[in-house]
Amino acid sequence: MDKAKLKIQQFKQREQAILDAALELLLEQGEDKVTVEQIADKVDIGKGTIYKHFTSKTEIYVRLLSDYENDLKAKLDDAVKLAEAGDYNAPARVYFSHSVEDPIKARLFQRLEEKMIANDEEPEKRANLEHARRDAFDTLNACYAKGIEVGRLKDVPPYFYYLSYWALTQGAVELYYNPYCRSLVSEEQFPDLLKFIKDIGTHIGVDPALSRTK
Amino acid sequence: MDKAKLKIQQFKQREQAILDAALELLLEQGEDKVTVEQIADKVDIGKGTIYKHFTSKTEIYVRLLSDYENDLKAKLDDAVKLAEAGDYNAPARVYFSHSVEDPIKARLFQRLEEKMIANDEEPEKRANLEHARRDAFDTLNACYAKGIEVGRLKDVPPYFYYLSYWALTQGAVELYYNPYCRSLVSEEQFPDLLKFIKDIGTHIGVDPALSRTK
Amino acid sequence: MDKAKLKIQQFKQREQAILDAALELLLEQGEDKVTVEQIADKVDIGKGTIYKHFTSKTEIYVRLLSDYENDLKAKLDDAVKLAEAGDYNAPARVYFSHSVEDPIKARLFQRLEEKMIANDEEPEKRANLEHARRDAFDTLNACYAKGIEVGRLKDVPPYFYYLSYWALTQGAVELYYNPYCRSLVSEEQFPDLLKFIKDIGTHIGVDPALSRTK
Amino acid sequence: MDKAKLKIQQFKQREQAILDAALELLLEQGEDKVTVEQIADKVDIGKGTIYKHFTSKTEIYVRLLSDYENDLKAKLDDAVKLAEAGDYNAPARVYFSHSVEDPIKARLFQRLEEKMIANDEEPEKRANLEHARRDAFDTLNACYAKGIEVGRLKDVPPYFYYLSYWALTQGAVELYYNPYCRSLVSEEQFPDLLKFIKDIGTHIGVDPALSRTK
DNA sequence: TATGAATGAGGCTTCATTCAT
DNA sequence: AATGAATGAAGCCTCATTCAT
Repeated sequence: MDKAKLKIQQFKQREQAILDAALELLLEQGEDKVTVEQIADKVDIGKGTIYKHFTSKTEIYVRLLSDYENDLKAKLDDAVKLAEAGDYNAPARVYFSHSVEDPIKARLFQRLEEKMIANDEEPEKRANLEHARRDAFDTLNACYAKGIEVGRLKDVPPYFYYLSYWALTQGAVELYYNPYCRSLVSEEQFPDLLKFIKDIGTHIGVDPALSRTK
Repeated sequence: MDKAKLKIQQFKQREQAILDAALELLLEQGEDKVTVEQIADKVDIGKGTIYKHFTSKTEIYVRLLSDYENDLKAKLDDAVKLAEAGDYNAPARVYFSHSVEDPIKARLFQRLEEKMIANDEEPEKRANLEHARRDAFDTLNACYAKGIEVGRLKDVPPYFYYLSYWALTQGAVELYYNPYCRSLVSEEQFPDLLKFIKDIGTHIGVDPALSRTK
Repeated sequence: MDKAKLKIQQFKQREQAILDAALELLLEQGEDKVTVEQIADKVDIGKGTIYKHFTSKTEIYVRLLSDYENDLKAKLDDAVKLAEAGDYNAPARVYFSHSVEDPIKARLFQRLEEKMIANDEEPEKRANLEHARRDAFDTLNACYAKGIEVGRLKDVPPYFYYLSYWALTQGAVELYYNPYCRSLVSEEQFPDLLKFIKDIGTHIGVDPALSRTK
Repeated sequence: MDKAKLKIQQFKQREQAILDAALELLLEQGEDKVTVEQIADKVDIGKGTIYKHFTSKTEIYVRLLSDYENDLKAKLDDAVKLAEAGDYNAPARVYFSHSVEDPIKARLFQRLEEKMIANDEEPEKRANLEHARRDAFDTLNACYAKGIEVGRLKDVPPYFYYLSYWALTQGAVELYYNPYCRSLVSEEQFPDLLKFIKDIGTHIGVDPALSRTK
């Protein structure tokens, strides 16, 4: 009985090992260069074994994305509680941090997904992603709707906020990778820059006139 | 004799045709999908001919990038003259126009260069780019430094401003191309969203307290 | 002690279950598409267990074929007794029933055997088949020889008749499975077509002139 | 100019060489065992070269089938002329001969197509086949319709004849390959058997009562 | 110089069989 | 005995680059 459980656990661990190896290689080498064989070699298993855990290379990537999104969702759920406790900006802050604190990863995932969509790979499995994201979307929407309701935010469709935020976040990530931009900012100064940008994000749409009323 | 000249000219034109075709295909299909054969077909020449002009597919891309940067450099040189003639904002304007007016191209080149760096391809040629960039940097910095000096902008390193702006712009482009985000916004509403984002950009770092003083 | 017997019985039952599952899958999906894993899943046992019963996937198929032929041989042996008791047509009837009543199975086994021959797999076991066949041959031949003798059938080698019949039957089966042919005939009309074909079979070699004399 | 023509001719010859090699290997080894590498090796070219001529292995097979069908169509067209000259059975005879004179090939193609359909490979390219076959179908239909009109044939849908014929032909082909059947007939006697079957085919549906009226 | 057929390394995936538990 | 995870050979296909004409 115990043996069976142990085996299942080992299997799951190996699955995670594959995901970890894949992610590490992707971060090291970029989205194009990673091969199934490399992943297998890194985990020190045979190529075929990969296909006991995942139906395709793409599925590995989808799974990576999924985990990333679920992670975000968990963080957002926490932030929602803070928002309910009065810190209205918490969800926005969390959302931004999620992407910006590890921009390499954020960008990697953005591109992986873009490529998957372009090639129309595994559309059903991507559906899960949409779901997790829709959740996050709803959560943020609710926050911003409330902000508008209390008159703290300008009255535009709530997702304008969310999408602007998304844009700013993506942009910050691209910034991190743009060779030119990076040549301008030293490693030590970069956090300050991000803080500056984050500040922009958290004040998106905050109507100075209205907020002063408070 | 004249025939020889004509031939040389045709050769150069063909080279440009290859570059044009490559760029067009890259913009249409993304960085990964373009093959040498496609380029040759588009120019209506043989695949082998491409290798009379360029030593490798990569070299075509390097050249594309180079031309793009040289174009910027030329524009900036012009702008510098205007600046000397009193239009201090000209360089900043030019720089933004360059990347913002055709953000899709900007995004493409960013990715191409990133890939070149990742593969450490043609490092000597990339060195040229740095120089032109440093030029632009200095000029733009001067503009924002003045804004800070007059108290219109918060006192952070001047390049924080234009990097933030760059980030927001890039982000809007990513937004435009992200199928998920696009599914949230109808075609008619998109201009409103862009206007909203543009507004954010316009107010980056503008200190409300200070600006009201004016 | 009893436990041991029970186990042995279970083992045999499982073996039969494997054979049944394999046959069912073969009939469903064709000879190429069935994998060992599918068979194991269908029986609800592990893949490895299959290899406790059979040394290879091929051996399963050999065994299937063997059982099929042994079944025929048993039926023919019964029929021979009936023939000895006066029902001279019994062997022919039985033989036709065997392949004609389940032509899909007949087709499958024909292909399996063909493949075995092509790969020269298990030649010893195939030797058994020949013997059973020769038996049937002799018996059927006798039936038709009598038909010729009485002048009801044209004077050709007797086996011409039953081979022609076999061909027509097989052909009808192929017809049923050929998507193109099926696209020409509606489901309702198909029985009429089969009747038409059956009619052809019924009159094979029947000499109109001679039969009218009767 | 001549050089160009020569090259084109060589290219076509190589294409034919690939088709020939593929067919030969298919006949030698059966539909399952042939690999692209084998074909390439036989023609003594690289694997990749195959893909300059055909987009996929399946396309080679489709092409083989196509050529086979076109060959049949040509023969049928000739036969139609004979039919118009009074030999009403010529098309049927020709159709039968086509399959039966080289039953190995006939069966190979039947199976290749069956497999292609089962796997839904290259459906567009298969469409051509349907076309050629529809032609043959129409031709035969017309013949049989005339036979019915003149009262020589029973009044059933004309394609009953065509399909019965097809069934008989297929059956004869299967006969040729059935190990059991083949063990009954010596190589020398086989042509007689085929003639016997062919005779069945040419008299399908001929109403003895009606034909005697003539 | 221009060509484009030929190449072959390299990538993804399948599946019969093995073997440690 | 039963399991099923692991294996790796083998298959198909792509495409940057070469080279003979």
